[in-house]
Amino acid sequence: MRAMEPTPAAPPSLLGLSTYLLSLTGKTARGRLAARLGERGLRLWHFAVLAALADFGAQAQRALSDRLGVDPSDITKVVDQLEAAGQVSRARDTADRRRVVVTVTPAGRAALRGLLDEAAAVQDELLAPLGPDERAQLHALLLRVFTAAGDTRGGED
Amino acid sequence: MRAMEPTPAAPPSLLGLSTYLLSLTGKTARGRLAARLGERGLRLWHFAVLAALADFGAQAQRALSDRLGVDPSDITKVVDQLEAAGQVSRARDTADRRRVVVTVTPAGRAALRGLLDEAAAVQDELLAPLGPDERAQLHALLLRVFTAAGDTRGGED
DNA sequence: TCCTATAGTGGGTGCACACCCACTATTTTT
DNA sequence: AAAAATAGTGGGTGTGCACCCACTATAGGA
Repeated sequence: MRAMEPTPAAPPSLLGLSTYLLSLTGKTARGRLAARLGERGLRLWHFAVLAALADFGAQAQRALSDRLGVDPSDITKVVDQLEAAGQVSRARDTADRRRVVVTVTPAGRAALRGLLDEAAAVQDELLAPLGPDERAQLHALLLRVFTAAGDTRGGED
Repeated sequence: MRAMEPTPAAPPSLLGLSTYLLSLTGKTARGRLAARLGERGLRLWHFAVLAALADFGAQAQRALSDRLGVDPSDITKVVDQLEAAGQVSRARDTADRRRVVVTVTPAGRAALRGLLDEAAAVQDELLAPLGPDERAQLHALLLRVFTAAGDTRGGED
């Protein structure tokens, strides 16, 4: 993944589209973050799962799947790897033995901290041209857009 | 591509990362745009190529490839399809017969207008929660980030 | 003229991602 | 107790994307 730079000299008509800018800067962000995570053998979903566990506490895989909007079977795989890395542990829910409760281990928390640092670094790099309050502004705007996009049905069929 | 909604309820630690928001909203933007283009049998690169031709005039594929940062062989394929759709035409450069000069046809321009409309619609939908000046603000910020990201070497090896 | 570089083309590869289905274990409903 | 729903697992699929290589035609420099 060498030259994942956005585009050398994009056509003005496209630069006028926020959609386009969003799509490309998003891709860059994702790419850089993924590259960093990759160095640790992780992917974005691992990050998301660790964060979800840290934020919301131990929970069943189904809950993770719902929360993150990922297919249950994919959650299984992600948890498999996190478990293999010693960052989470699985335990049968004694109340409902169908459920598997996933918990972050201390190692997992440490890893998460590392990942958050990486993310911050990427962010620093990516948002370099912006001052502190501009970054805050951007963040606030993105947050609103993101939140709304979550429940606004876009390309419903 | 049914449920490409961002994430039902993302973990706060991630929502605090602009990188994450950028990555996800970007993905949403890209996804919705791609869905629309898909209805017309096109992809994002077709859009980009048409726009580049409209903005910068007829040019050799190599120029397109350089400008858009796409592999020359991929440009060939995109132009193949655009040509088949009657939206661009190829012609050997008489000065340098290695070159193939690509030109937008009137049909291509019309198609591009349609695509720009689609993009605007997506944007309207996605940026619904923002007012006009907030959108402008977001656009300006993104543009700066995007421009800088273009030549800032990110994950250089 | 010979050699090297460049433009375009065709074909193919590996990866990440989103999905989907079949199956087992367990719980809930009737 | 039987039937239906749910949680997790394993395996597999299709798509889009970025990338790379080999080859031909043409151009340009020594």
